[in-house]
Amino acid sequence: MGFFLYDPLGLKRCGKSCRLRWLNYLRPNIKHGEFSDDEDKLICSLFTSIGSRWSIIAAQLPGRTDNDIKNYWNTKLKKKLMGKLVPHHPSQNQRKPHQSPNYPSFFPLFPPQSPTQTGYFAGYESPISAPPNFLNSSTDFSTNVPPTAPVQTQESYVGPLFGGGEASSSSDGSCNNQVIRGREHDNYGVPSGNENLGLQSFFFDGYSDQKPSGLGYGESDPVDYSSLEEIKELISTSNVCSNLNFFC
DNA sequence: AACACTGGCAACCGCCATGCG
DNA sequence: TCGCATGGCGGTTGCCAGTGT
Repeated sequence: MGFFLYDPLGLKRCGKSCRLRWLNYLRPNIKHGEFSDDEDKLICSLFTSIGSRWSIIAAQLPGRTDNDIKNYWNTKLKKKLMGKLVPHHPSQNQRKPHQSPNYPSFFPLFPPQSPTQTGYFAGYESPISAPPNFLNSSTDFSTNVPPTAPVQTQESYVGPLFGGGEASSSSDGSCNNQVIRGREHDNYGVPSGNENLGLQSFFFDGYSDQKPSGLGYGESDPVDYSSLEEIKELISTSNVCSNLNFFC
C-alpha cells in the first residue's frame, strides 16, 4: 500500500504516480507532437546500438521522454522497420486495413547475439547515425555499464516545482551520471535472467496470438530462434541497410 | 447509425539500486 | 550492517478516439 498524497480532487495518486505524470506529461518543454525524421533515425540508430535502453535514447532527444520514445517505437517505428525489412510473400500483400500484418516470427533481432555484434542493423553504411557526442563518447555498451553516460543534459526540463534541484535529468528525471541503474544487466543491456524479454517484446507486439504474458525473471520464453540464420542471411545479403530509407 | 476493431498513449506494475536513519 | 522509503527503469496494461464494416 503506497502513501497517497493529499488529494482534494479525490484522485488516487501516490507520490510515485504524480512524479511520473509530471515527468512524462506535465513537465514544461516536453514535446508532444510528431517525431521528426531525424528523431526517427536517431532512435533507430540508438536502438540498434544499445537496444531498448529508452532512458539513454531519450537523453539524446531533448524534450522527449523515455516513455514517449518507448511508445513511439512500439506503435510506429517498429512497424515501419518491419514493413521495410520483411520480404512480403505475394499472398501477404493484400492486407485489409485493420488486418494484423503477418510478420514472420523470426523477425526480431535484438539483442545482439555476440559481443562483436552490435545489432542486426549495425554495420550498415547508413545515413542513420547517432550524434557524435554519443557514439564518440567513451561509452562502451558491450560492457556491463557505460563508463560515462553520453547524455546531454536536460536541466531545463526540471520544472520549478522541483526547484531545479535535481542535478540534471534524463528524460524522466534520472540523474545523468546514473543513467544505468535498476536491475543488473547482462552484457547486452538486458536484465540478467531476462535475456529474451527484450527480444520477446520485439517479437510479440500484439500482432500475434502468441503474445506471451507473465514471464518472470529466469523463465524461458517461447521465442523460436530456428530462423535466426535465415534472417541473418536476409540482412547480410540484402541491401536493406544501405539502401533502405526507413522514413519515407 | 450501430457495432467491431485497431492504434496511440498515459498510466501502471514490478524489480532493483540508492540513500538515509 | 540492516531495514525502510524512494527513485529509476523497462515492460505491460487499459482506456478511448478514430476508422472500417
